[in-house]
Amino acid sequence: MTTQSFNFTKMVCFSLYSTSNAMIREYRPQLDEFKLTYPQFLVMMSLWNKDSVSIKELTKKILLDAATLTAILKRLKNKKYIQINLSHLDKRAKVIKLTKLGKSLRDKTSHIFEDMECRIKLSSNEQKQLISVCNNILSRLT
Amino acid sequence: MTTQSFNFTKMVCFSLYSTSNAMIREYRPQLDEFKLTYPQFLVMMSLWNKDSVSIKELTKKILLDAATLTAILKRLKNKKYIQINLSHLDKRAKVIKLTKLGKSLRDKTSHIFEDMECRIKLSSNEQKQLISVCNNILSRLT
DNA sequence: TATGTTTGATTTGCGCGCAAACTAAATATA
DNA sequence: TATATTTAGTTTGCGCGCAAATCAAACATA
Repeated sequence: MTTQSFNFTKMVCFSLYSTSNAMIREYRPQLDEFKLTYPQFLVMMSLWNKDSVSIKELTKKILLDAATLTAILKRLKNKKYIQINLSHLDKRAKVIKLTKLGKSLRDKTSHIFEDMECRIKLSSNEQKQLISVCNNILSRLT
Repeated sequence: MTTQSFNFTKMVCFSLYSTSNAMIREYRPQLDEFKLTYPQFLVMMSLWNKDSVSIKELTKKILLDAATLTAILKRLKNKKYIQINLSHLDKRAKVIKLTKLGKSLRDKTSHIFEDMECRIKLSSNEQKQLISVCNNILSRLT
């Protein structure tokens, strides 16, 4: 019985973990200019797509839990990028709405996304493969 | 000029981020039994591979910075899984060493890794693709 | 209509990740 | 040998991620 050794470079989870960390690290300086973190940027992108949504809706899109989002949204509100109002239809729910300032960030930050895709230099085939395998994993874990 | 919409399911970084989060979430209940978190588990695996290493060496293997590792190592020490000693050759450096208890976890946790690979049900081709693309990204960001 | 259950969101507590500033030891240079 | 620079690691501070406990509104059921 041989003592098997752990090869980090061949582990799916470690690959995902370290690559995700590295990409978010890479985004940081660019997002700093707009006082955004990567998770905050995800929320903003989601709202640029569809405004006036509940926290519940956001959890489904960004795949983070409500506790995490509550905190992120509070910071976006402090920066005047969003408003957080009570829903009239369901008084338990909140309605998250972009401010004018929040909307204005859309165009200003649009280059960041392209810069990053450019910097990691993936072929369109590699992109598709990676995203497809990730979606396979996600679908089996939820 | 059309207002382009953001498709989260087609973004490399978001795929990596949410899939990594999901996998670490999935590991949690199994690792809880051994009072380990995923990053702590990575440190243990690294030490099972090669014991008595410096923090600097660990940062290179696990791709986390020294500040993060300092904190993780302190917790592993509190659990009596490792010892942290001063290096004799270089008094700035520390030597991280497994305890008997730490070594004993290796066999006890060996099923966790296989369980997970099994649960995400990737073909060996998918695994290779994902790891290869991740390595491509990592090599371009460092 | 009263009671029990579910649901949307918040709070608390803990463990990361990492930038920035710092300390002390080692190394390089004058 | 004195001084400057680099290097290994720590501390501080902030923003996640998430489990667990909590709260109030909504819904279901008797």
